[in-house]
Amino acid sequence: MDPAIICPRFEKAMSLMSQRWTGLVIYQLLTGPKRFCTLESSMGISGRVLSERLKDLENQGIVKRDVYPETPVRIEYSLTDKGAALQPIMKEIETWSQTWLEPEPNQ
Amino acid sequence: MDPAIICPRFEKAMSLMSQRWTGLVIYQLLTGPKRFCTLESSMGISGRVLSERLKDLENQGIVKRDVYPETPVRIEYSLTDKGAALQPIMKEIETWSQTWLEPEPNQ
DNA sequence: ATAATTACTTACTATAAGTAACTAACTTTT
DNA sequence: AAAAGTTAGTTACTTATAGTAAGTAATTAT
Repeated sequence: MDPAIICPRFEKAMSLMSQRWTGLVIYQLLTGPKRFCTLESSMGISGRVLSERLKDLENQGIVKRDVYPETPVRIEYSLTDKGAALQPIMKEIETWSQTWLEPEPNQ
Repeated sequence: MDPAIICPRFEKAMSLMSQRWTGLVIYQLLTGPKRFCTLESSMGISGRVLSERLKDLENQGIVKRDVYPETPVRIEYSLTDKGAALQPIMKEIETWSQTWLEPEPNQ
């Protein structure tokens, strides 16, 4: 008894987007490459989880990691084509949020 | 030091979509009203969490709960206008998944 | 009277995320 | 030369979230 079979590709995409922080990391990278410490401080994510997420996203071919052997070393994270193709999703989330959510949620 | 300030409305929408199962629940409801047991069995969600999610979504005005005092009682969950407006997001996730994910993920 | 159905809730366990201190490689300051 | 600072993490531990399985309430069927 399976009333509605869900496309496994859609389900996989949804479980990606449903991971805590993943969407925000991608959103930040849409404006260009970012360093670890920049991502860490711009959203409220902990280093432990950011490290985990970036590794996952790299393994999925969504994020690219570039090492610049400067001093101190600079490591930049950026979106691959696969990652950049997530932009329309972010755009729609933005549109929805501006239409349906109030500007001042607290107080 | 706040290198990138994120719009609080966008952040709220993103944290909604980042909740495990929330996206799939909404996706299922896009095809019409559904009962608790139907949602429970069509995705792999546990009753405990489904109950929690539906309550949250109802409180946020995304889902509507209708009681039909038949026998046994029928309770249907459906999307409000605010909930139905999430469809473009789902559409974009679907498009992305079909372009960038492989049909057979395992093996 | 007993069993079945739906829509949950409750108690308990397992997994994921947060916190804070630590490491490695290198450089600047003292 | 030793101590402190920087970036990019990792590790050990705590807290929060999700999964599991059994229980409840209302009603009908057997």
